Amino acid sequence: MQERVTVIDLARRAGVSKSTVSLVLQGSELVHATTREKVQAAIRELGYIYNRGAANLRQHKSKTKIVGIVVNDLTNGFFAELTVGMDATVQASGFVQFLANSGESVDRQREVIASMREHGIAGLIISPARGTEAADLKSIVASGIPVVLVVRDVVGAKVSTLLSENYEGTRAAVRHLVDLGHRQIAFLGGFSDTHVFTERVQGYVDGLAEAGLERREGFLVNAAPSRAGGAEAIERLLSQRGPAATAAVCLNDAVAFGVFDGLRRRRLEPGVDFSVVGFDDVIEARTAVPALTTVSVDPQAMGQRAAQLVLKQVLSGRVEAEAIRTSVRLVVRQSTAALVRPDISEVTA
Amino acid sequence: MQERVTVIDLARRAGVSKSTVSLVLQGSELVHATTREKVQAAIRELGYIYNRGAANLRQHKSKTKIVGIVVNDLTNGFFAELTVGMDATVQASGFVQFLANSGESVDRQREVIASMREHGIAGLIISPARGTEAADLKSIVASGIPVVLVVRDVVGAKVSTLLSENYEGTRAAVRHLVDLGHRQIAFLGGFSDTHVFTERVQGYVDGLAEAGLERREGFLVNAAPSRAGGAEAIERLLSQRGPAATAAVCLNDAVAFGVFDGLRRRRLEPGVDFSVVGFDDVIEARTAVPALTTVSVDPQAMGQRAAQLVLKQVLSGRVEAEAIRTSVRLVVRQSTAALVRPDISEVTA
DNA sequence: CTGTTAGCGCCTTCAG
DNA sequence: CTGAAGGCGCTAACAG
Repeated sequence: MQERVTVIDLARRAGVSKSTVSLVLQGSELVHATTREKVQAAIRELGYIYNRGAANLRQHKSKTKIVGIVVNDLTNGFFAELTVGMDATVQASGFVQFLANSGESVDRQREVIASMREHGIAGLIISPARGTEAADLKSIVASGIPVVLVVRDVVGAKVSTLLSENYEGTRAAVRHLVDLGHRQIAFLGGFSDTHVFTERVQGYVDGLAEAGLERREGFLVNAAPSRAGGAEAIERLLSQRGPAATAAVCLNDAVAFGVFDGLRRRRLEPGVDFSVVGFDDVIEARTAVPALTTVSVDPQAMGQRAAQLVLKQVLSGRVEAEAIRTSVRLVVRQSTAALVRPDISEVTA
Repeated sequence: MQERVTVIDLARRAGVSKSTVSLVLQGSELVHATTREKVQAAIRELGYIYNRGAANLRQHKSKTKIVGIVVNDLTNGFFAELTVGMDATVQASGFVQFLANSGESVDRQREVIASMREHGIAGLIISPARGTEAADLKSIVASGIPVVLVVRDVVGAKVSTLLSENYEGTRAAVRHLVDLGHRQIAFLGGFSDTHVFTERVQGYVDGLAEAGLERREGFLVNAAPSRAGGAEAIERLLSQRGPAATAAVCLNDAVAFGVFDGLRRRRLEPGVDFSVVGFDDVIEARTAVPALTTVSVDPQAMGQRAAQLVLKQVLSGRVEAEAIRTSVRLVVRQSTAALVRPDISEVTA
């Protein structure tokens, strides 16, 4: 347990003054090379560790080199990858990160943010827990600390946001299904009260139009954006009279899983008898469901972009007062469902 | 962008002195309830944020409430879970954590540790990158900061270590194979120069003895603890004369994957024709290999224990000078291979 | 180019 | 129970 080595020890050892040492520490060119070398030797010999806390206290524009990262569920592979992407960028910029897992608890989230602020963060990236409100972010935003929201939005929060490209994603999904030979494509799940729903449905509508397909009213089925909602939606869809749908784009993967449940109840094999594409929001156990084609983002890339976004604001000292919608590249992860049975309409009779 | 509010602002607002405010901040009972309430009102009204950096600078026994966590590969689900376990414990103790992903790079690892020390960590938990040496940890250990090694050991490092229970694990593996009906069980991979190997082989030997099985010399095959080594080992094993092995315990999962490669080359179906149990060290793509039974630890539980270990040392101010071997509970994750063909010996002819 | 002086925001005596 | 003074390790101005 050695005593703390300070600039004074360094100064004494090198035979110079504190300020000279300080200049060396900051890599100033104002110090003679010989002197600098002496100081650096002292640093090595004494095992000196720079104390950023103290430095920071003194510096007038005291921006720390710490960013806070709060993630809603780190056990989820998606968010783990997201974190890795952030980590790489943060590290490369000479910053370190506080990381906390909120586990979908807004209480824990509030606590960790408070704690991080006490420790002094220069910026915050947060993938908010379900139920997070703009009010939860108000204080930190008011303090002038740049905040970036990833993956999930918080309505009314005046901060930068990094979300997936909803419109393009659904369009790509529709195109994918059309390429597989589908002509009767439904859109399942969600209600028109959310921004996400609106964007995705618009992509669906335009995707159909581009493929020269007619849009059928009954093919847009509103339902809760949950597994239960998905089961309900597919049930309603397949009970309709008229031409039967052979494929569906789901609002998200939770809905898609529900659709699978419903299909199986009807003795249909998902991915074979009926193609499903889900937006990758909930991102649970994807790998366990190979029949589900998902519209997803590259989590590491997304993490990197999020980190770049905060760091840019931190370094420039300008926080973006207005909300920014930054889109990310979408990738269709799987393409099963190439085996759709042409006679599927019989089954739905 | 509001100005920083300090204890002085608080004092002015509440009409008391700085020191009174300070006492309130520390939850001291020496302050009259009325006064305390006034101060707390000021805190709320002014949006005061406690500055731990400053507090820490002043406090003589300046232990921060920050622990550093360095993980070798966060994209690996195992380590993500491990991190979550640490996070939970760290958070619950009112600490925050710096997290860094070394990505198996000792250089990055060194950099992030240095960075964390500058920022002031009270303790460090590290799952070291491959190639980490005791020398890499020497400086931080000398400084009196508690260091805990998880998952992987670093030879010669005089720090607390949290590794899996090698002996018990192999014994359990052998028992598992015996329960499946195997009588000819081999041990593949590794050389007797490592502690891990010795422990695991001992478990194998004792496991056989407990089952009343004879130990055959040829069934202990030394080979590099790698995928290539595994392939080589199974090749050598199956080329032997005498009773053929029907199952094997592998030094680790890398070896097990190599064994799979070798089996497939011989047109054997792993998990059906030949049972394999691997120790879960490398932990790559486990989920993609359902035929592999692994001896694994519960990553979250391990993370929690690791965090408890550092925190105990941090809070007590006593770093454990001697290396501690703390074992963890082992779980057999899968039990495939119940279908071992009785006629497997023919195949090896 | 180097040394001196004065704090950053907070906590600790030590008197009142 | 409260106020005044000093200093943690560092950097910002100044002088030299």
